[in-house]
Amino acid sequence: MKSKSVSELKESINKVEEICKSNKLGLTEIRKQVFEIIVKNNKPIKAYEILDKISNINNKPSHPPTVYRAIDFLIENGFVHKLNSINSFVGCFHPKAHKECYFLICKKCNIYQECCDDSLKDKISKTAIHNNFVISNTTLEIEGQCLDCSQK
Amino acid sequence: MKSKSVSELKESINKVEEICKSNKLGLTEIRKQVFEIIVKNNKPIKAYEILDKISNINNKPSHPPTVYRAIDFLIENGFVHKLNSINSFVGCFHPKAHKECYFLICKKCNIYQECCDDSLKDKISKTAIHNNFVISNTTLEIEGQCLDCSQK
DNA sequence: ATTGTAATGTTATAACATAACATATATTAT
DNA sequence: ATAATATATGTTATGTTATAACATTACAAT
Repeated sequence: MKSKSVSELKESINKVEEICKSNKLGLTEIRKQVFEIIVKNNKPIKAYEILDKISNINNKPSHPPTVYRAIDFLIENGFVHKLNSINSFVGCFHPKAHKECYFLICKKCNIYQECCDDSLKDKISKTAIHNNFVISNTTLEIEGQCLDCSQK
Repeated sequence: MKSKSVSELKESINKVEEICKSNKLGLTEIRKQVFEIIVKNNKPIKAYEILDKISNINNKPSHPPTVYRAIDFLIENGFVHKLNSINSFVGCFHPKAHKECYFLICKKCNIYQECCDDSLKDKISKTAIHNNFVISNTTLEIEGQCLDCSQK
């Protein structure tokens, strides 16, 4: 994911605030902080990195459950994704199609790209239907090298 | 993955032995034991469960590195998959198309199903090409409920 | 005021994985 | 056959990721 401008960041934070307001979701200070840390990072970030940053911001040590709870809230509500293949977290910029996202993750520079592709999604759900399987969550993560890194 | 018969198990173990022989891969006792434990399990199995079983089989405590090394060998050579979404391992029954497998994982009963679908694979590689991305590894894991569980 | 509920704080530990170095075993070259 | 090399395993310790369990706070509803 290429680096985002300040205004883009504010926009995505505003969007989350709006969604929480209209859906009566408690966007507490910590949850907001965790979301901001994740989206500002531009690269997938690990839970314990978030922990360090939260501790710094608030000038007092935070603990893992605090961070994991906030992450859980953000994932449940479609604001954040977990990348299972690298145990890291990224912001979601397609909250409406949250379940249909997939990811290209560069192993070298750690940059990632979030994609949405309806026909891919269709194919996957057809597979599921064909196997009488009810999908609750799909992990589609493609690891490799981005253009820049593969040319080096 | 539905339970496999003794002869199916033997067959898949034989296949691995053949491949190792013809490719001069050292299929040591431990690696073979780990592979057998994984394929006999029918469900995704965790590293520390394998550790317990290995320790029992050999009547002496084994240690995590032993298991993880064997797993690494088996994954590298296409005999085993890691399911990143549940930190578990399964045998691969399509060693030739090892990179194109994907998985349906039932959250309730833990049964899984390994699928191969060329057109899905094509779609994914087209996405990658379109994004100038060189794939090294793809994780496609679909969590949900199998037919039996969703009817309960 | 009291109870309910949602969130957070805190301590401890569970679960997953690897680094580092020693030892053993197999392979190859001489 | 023997030394040199490479490959695999044993062992200890520790690093990393994640959650259980219970206490406390904050604030709303009765």
